[in-house]
Amino acid sequence: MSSSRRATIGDVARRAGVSKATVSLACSGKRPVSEATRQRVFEAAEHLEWTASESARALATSRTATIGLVLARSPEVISTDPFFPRFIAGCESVLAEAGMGLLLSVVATEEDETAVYRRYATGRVDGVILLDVQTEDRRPALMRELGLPAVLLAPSPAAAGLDGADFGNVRDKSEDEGETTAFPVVLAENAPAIRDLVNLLAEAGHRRIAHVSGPLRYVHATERRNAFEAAMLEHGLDPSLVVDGDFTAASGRSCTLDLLDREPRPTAIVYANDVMAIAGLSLARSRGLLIPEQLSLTGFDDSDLAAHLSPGLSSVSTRADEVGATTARTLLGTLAGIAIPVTRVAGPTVIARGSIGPPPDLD
Amino acid sequence: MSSSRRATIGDVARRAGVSKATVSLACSGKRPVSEATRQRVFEAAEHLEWTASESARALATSRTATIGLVLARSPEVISTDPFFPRFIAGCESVLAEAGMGLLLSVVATEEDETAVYRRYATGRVDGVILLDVQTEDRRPALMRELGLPAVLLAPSPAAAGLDGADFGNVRDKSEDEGETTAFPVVLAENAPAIRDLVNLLAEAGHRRIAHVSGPLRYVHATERRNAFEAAMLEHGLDPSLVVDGDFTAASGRSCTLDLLDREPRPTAIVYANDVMAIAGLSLARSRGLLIPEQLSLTGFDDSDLAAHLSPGLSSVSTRADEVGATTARTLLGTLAGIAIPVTRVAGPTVIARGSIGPPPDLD
DNA sequence: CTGAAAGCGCTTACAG
DNA sequence: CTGAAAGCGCTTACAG
Repeated sequence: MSSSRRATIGDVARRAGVSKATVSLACSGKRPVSEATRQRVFEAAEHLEWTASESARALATSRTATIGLVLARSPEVISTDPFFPRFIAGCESVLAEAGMGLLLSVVATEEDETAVYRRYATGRVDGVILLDVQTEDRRPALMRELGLPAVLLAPSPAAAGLDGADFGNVRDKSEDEGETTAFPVVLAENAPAIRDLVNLLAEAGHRRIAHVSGPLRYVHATERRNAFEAAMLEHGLDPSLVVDGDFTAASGRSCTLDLLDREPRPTAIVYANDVMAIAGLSLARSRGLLIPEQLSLTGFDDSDLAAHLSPGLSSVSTRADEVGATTARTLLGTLAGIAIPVTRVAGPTVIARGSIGPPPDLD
Repeated sequence: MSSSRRATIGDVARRAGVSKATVSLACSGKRPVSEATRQRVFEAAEHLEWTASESARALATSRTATIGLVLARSPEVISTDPFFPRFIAGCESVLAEAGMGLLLSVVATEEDETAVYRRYATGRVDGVILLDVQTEDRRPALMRELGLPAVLLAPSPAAAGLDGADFGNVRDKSEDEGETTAFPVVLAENAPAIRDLVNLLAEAGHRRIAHVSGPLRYVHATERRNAFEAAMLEHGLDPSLVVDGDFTAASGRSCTLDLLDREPRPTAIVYANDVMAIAGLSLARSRGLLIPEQLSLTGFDDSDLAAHLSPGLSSVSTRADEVGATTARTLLGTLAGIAIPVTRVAGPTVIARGSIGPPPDLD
C-alpha cells in the first residue's frame, strides 16, 4: 500500500540526500549541478513520481503558466464557426510544448466579459489573447488597467491601431523604462483574399456581384466588406450590392432571399463566411437555381463541409491553426520580455471549387 | 501615481486595522465577523482593489478552482461538431457562477492525451470531465491512478459501465471509508431519439431506411447504430443497411455515394450527425434527387445550419448546453463531497423539418 | 468575535 | 557546486 499523499520537493530532497534548492535547480536547469547529484535527484523524483506542484510554483514565481482566451460570440456563431476550434488547437500545440495551459471562457454579455478578465487578473493567467477586435474595442484599455499582457489578432494594420487610428492600442511611454506599452499584434490580412475572389468572379465575366457581410462591429467583417467594395471599383463594377449579415445560417438565408429578389438579381454572391454561404446555396437551389450555372457563390473559412458539398463551395482558407500557433508564440515571447510589435502571418488563400462558374446569359 | 504593486491581504488588514485572518474570514464568510469589522474590511479591500490571489489560495487550500477538459478528436470533427462549443458554454455558465475556471486542451494523439492528464494532476485542476467515452476507455483507470476526480458523460447506462460491464468504471471499496470509487455519470441517452426518427420514417411509409454511423469506437456512435437496428427490427424492417462513417463531411459524402448506388436504393437515410447529413443531402441533390420527394434525410446535433437549409434538415437536439451545465454541476458536487452516482438529463429530442417526407412510389 | 502563528510547496537570492 | 533561510500570499486550526 503506497502512501496516498503526493510527494513534495522535500521528500525528493531527503531521498536524494540534497537540499530542496538543489532539487529545484537540478530539475529546472537554471544553474549547473554536478552530474552525480543530478542523477540522484532524478532517480528520487522518478521513484516518488514527483513533479513540482504548479500552485506552489505559481505562488513562488508569480507565474501561472496559463494564458486566457475569452470567446464573446453568440451561441449560434460559436457552435458553427470553424475558426475558433482550429485557432485553439493551434495555440495548444505551442502552449503544450512550453508547458503552459489555456484557460477558456465563453461569455454572453459585455458585463460577464469584463468580470472574466478581472478574475483572470487575480493571478489566474499570465496573459491573454484578444480575438475579434471591434472598432471601438474596450479590451486594450481594460488589459492595461488590469496589467494583463495581451496580444491582438487583427485583420489589418489599421484594425490594430497601427496606422495612428486609436482604439486603445496607442503607444505611450512607460515612465520607468521609456518603452512602448502598445500590445503586440499578429496580423492576418483578410483583404487580399477577398480581392482575389472578386477578381476570379469578374474575370469569369460576372458584373453583378453581391456581398453578404458579417456584423460590422468586428473589424474583420468591415475589412472584408471594404475589400469587396474596393475590388469591385477596381473592375469598374457597382460595389453597392452589399447586405449585412451576422455570420449565422439564419442571416445567410435571409440575406440571400433579399438578394435573389432584386431585379436584376446578382449572378454571384461573396459571403463573409461559409455558414452563410451554405445556407444561401441551399436556398438558391431550392428556388430552382442551378449552381454554378445560374449563380456563383463563395464562402470564407474553408470549413470541413465546403470541400465536400456538391458542388464544392469555393472558400478562403484562413489557416486558423497556424494563426493560433503564431499568436500563442507571440504571447509567450511577450511574457518572456521579447515583444515583437507586429508579426505578419501568411494571409488567407482562396480555394476555388465548383460553386464558381461563368455567369448565365441574362440579357 | 498609484503604486504599481498589487495589494495583498496584508495591505488590506493593515488599512482595516485587523488581522489577515479576519480579512480572509470576512470575505469568505466562513466564520461570523462583526458587522463593523466587515464594513471596514470591505471598504479597505475596495479601496485597494484587492481580490485574493488565486495562486496563493490554491497553495493554501490545495484547490485550484479549475476543472479540466480535453478534446481528443480529429481537427475536422472538432472544427465542425457543434456539441463541443455548446457543451463548453453550458459548463462555463455554472463554473463562472462558482468562481471556477475551465482549462481546455485539444490533443492529437493518445500519448499527448495522457501527458495532458498527468500535467493536470500536478496541481493544475481539481477534477476533469470525460467526454466521448470509448468502448475500452483507458481514462477512468488513468484518473484513478492520478487521483483525479472525474465525471463521465455517457449515452447509456451500459456505456457508463453501470450494468456490470467493466470499462474501468468499476465499483470497489476504498479501504478507509467503504465508499464506492466509481465515477459519477451524467446520462444523456441517445437511443430514444434515434428510435423516434425511425418511427417517423417508418410511419411515413419508408421501408428501406439506411444508417450512416459515427466511428464505432465511441459508445455514443455505437448506441445510435444499435438503436437504429433495434428500431428497424421493431418495424419488421431490414436493419442491415448500415455504413460506417466517421462524423466528417468527407465520410458523409462517400457513405451517401455508396448508399445511392445500391439497388434498390434506400428511400431514407438516418445520419449519426448533421455534417454528414448535409454533405449527403448536397450530394443527393447534385445527383438530381428531389428532397424529400425522392429521398428523406435526418441528422443529429441540430447544428445552426440544419434549421436554415432549404428544405430544413430534420435533426436531433442534444441540448448540449444543458448537458454541459449538468455535467459541470455534477463535478462540482463531487468535489464538494456530494457524489451523485447517476444523473439523467433530458434526452435529445427529434426536430422534424422539410427533409422528411413520404417515400417515392418506387415499384 | 478576533489575533498570532504555522503551514501550503515551491523558488531564489545569499553565503560558503 | 551546494545548503540554510526567507519569502511568495493566502487559509485555518488554535487560543483567547
